[in-house]
Amino acid sequence: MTVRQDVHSDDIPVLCQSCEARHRGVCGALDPDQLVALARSSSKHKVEPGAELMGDAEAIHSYSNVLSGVVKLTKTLSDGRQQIVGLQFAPDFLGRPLKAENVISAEAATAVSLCSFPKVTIERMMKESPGFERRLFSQALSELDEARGWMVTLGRKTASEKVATFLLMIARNIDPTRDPAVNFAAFDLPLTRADIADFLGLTIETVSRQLTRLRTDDVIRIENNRHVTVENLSRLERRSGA
Amino acid sequence: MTVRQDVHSDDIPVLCQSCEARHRGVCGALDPDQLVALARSSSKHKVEPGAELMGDAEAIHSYSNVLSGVVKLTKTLSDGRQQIVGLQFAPDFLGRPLKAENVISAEAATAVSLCSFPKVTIERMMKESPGFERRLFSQALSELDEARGWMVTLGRKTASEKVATFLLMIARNIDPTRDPAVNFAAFDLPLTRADIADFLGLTIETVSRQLTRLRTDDVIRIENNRHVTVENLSRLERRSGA
DNA sequence: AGCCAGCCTTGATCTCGGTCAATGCCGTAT
DNA sequence: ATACGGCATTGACCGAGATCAAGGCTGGCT
Repeated sequence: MTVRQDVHSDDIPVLCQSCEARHRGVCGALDPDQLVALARSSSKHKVEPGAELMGDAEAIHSYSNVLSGVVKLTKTLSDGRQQIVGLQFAPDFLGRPLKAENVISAEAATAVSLCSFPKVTIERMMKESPGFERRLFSQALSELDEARGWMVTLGRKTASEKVATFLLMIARNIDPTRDPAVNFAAFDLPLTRADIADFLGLTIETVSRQLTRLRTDDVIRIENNRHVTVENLSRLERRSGA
Repeated sequence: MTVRQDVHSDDIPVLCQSCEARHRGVCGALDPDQLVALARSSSKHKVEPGAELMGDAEAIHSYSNVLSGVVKLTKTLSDGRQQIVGLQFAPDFLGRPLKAENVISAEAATAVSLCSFPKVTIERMMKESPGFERRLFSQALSELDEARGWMVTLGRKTASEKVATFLLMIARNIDPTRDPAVNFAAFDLPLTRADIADFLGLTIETVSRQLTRLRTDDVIRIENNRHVTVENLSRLERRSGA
């Protein structure tokens, strides 16, 4: 019986199966013993769209892997204006290492399943396993690159470029059949129009108008307000403002 | 003779004296032997405002500590629209670990002095000294927090809130006499109006108009286009949109 | 089926910030 | 001292996107 089988046996929680399969998963860097220890302390949850993550005192002391669904990271000004500052897709890691406080709040955008670990366990593994810390470091740097990319979109792109850029990003992250060589994408939007507006620094109405324009220009099709089909990705790219 | 004296003796380059003195410096986490090795491979430069850093093939293979001055990190769209995605103040660390390519370019905003290290040396020390990697990790996370903070400013604040927010950030980073308890600040702007515009997602003219408004409302004084005095910081904070 | 609530779309109008253009200021070189 | 070049300010006007205000789908409920 191998350790991997141990990890996935019934008497201990399953350790985020996606971790070792996909690029940004965070557990692949652990050795078998650590993997078992981490799995023993882990717990899986499902939460509904709209649920506040890391909100209660409990969650503030834990980290999670996103197993499925989309989590939005938001910041809110005192008068209620809101900005989404990041989206976490499976198998991203959720939580802010090396600091207790967090001015960012996390909320489930869709139905989300999570695998949570106690903060102390993760922090011990960071110390014990340099590869694990490296992995977290690497994810933080990717998130930094992404955040800076969105700064350009927020600061310098027009409304229609913003919406096109957003759709391309979603296609890259969600479309299950996504193949970069192929000029086609289809996916369910994980965000409402209000969320998209909060992500792009626009209003609901502007997002809606830009989507209809893309629709009437035959760049995309939308069914049931959620399901988007991009027949011609390169035309969408041309509208995203490079 | 102590190692520290070695490091600062004349026959090898001085190792970023600021590193151990100020909070975000990156060399404080090294042990004495490593400090000497790093210092031996380091080289100091002074560059003029406007100089492209990391532009040439040489610089792409090195990391630097910013010893003085301000470096702007920019991203540019294909049609020339530009966005400043970060500012590095002394003693920040400059360079993108764990990845060869960098889509961000760095430029001296003011006169800048740098202490550069070969990429390979830094990467070896990251492996050898967990505290050093932790320090870089920690800076990356701070930069991520900052970037996300600016996303809110770019996406959700008005022009006048943006300018107020910018001035407060500069005061926090530059004002040599800065004391958080005191309701006053004075500093030289490290950026031109064009740079401020590229940072805030505005035009030169709007930046200028907002600065004159702050001036006529007696929130700030400006001498010689560069030197800013904030007599009443909390009034500026009230205009920054929380 | 029919109703209701929550999103989403569409239209009319307004406004903030962008654009275009002229002028002013300051530091440097002649 | 003057002239020049680069940055900054100011004004007049315009337009992209916000705001305000109706409706329209759609999915869940009785």
